Amino acid sequence: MVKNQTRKEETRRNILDAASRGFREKGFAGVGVDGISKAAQATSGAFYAHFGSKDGAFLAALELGLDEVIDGVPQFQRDFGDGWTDAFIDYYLGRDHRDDLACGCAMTSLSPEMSRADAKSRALYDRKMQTIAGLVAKGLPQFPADQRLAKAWAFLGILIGGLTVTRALSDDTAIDAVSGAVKNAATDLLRA
Amino acid sequence: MVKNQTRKEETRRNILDAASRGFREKGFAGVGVDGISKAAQATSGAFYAHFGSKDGAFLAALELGLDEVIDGVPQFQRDFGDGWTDAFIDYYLGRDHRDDLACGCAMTSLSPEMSRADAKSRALYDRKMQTIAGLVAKGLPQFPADQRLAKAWAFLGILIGGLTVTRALSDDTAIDAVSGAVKNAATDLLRA
DNA sequence: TTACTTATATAACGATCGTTATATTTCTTA
DNA sequence: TAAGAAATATAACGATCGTTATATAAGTAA
Repeated sequence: MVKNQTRKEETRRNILDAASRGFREKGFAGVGVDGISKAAQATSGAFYAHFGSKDGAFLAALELGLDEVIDGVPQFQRDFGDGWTDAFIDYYLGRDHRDDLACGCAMTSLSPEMSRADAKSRALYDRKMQTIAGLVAKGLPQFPADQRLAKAWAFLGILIGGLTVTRALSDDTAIDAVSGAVKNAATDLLRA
Repeated sequence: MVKNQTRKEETRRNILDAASRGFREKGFAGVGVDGISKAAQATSGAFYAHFGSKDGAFLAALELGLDEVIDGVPQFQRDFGDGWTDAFIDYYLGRDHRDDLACGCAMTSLSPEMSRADAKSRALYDRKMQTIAGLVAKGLPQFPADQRLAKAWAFLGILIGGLTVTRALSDDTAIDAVSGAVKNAATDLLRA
């Protein structure tokens, strides 16, 4: 039974990863169950055995994606200490992250999908985003405690908006102008 | 011939409006040609006669949507003078605009679609967005001329990101917290 | 092995996808 | 009013959509 279980979890993980990439890159409506399953080297049979529905897979992919942020933020805080926000800004608006649609931050790729998502996904998004904002707020000791959460929300907002616009643009000069401007604005926002 | 022409333009306009609403609300992949045509009280035959393809209709809807911004920004500047940015912030992050997915600002609803759009739409987006940023920059005389465009891009970024997040959230308390925080950040950004 | 459970694959459902070709309607002009 | 052109409607194409039901394969336990 053990060997079968690990194989099962492997299939599930493959499908979940493919769903996560597909939804981020092409949006919920832009990718199909068959396409996800094929990308995972599996079939729609396995897809439905594991996730029950396309909405179910989206819910799982959303949770996976936002948990990456929930894990990532404290990691930045540990790795970079006081300067963690600068490092985070550079990463978030940097070229690698901008070009990696499929594996980039779920906040930017999936937030625009939420208004069309089902109730369970929307509720999960609410909870996870509040957790993320709270974690960011913890890393802003330069502000009085009662201002940190607001700064955190604004910080997330400008990063998400900036990344969205730079990804939407094609011209490299314009992209650099926007990402530079947004980086400066995000930095200034967090100056006490 | 005259009457037929106005009828033709009316049909075109109805389909374009329906496409504009559909793409903003449901995304490019989330709405179909038949659905758009039906919403316009027309048929797919008229749709293809006027726009040639779904991509063609998206291009036209994108142009229409960004032109609304290109018209709207100078209007705010004329109507509100020096305080135009405050009025714009209040409008952009206000409840009415947030709740109006179908008719809200195309920058927020369509930017996330651009990375999947065809070359012509992407090129149009680039041109129109640079026009918009230039118009915003003109309305920021409190900054030296060489800083205005950067401030304008950051301003657009935070508004787009803020609106995206508040639209994605369901909980009213969280929505108010985010929109308030983003409003403050946008205001502070434009302080000389 | 033999029976049984579980995980995955296959096949098919009706519906809708974007698109094309053709039919029909509507209007203009002679 | 008859003929012609233009605008729109209808019907159909193969492909894919999300989902279900069933078949096959791979595992464990006797």
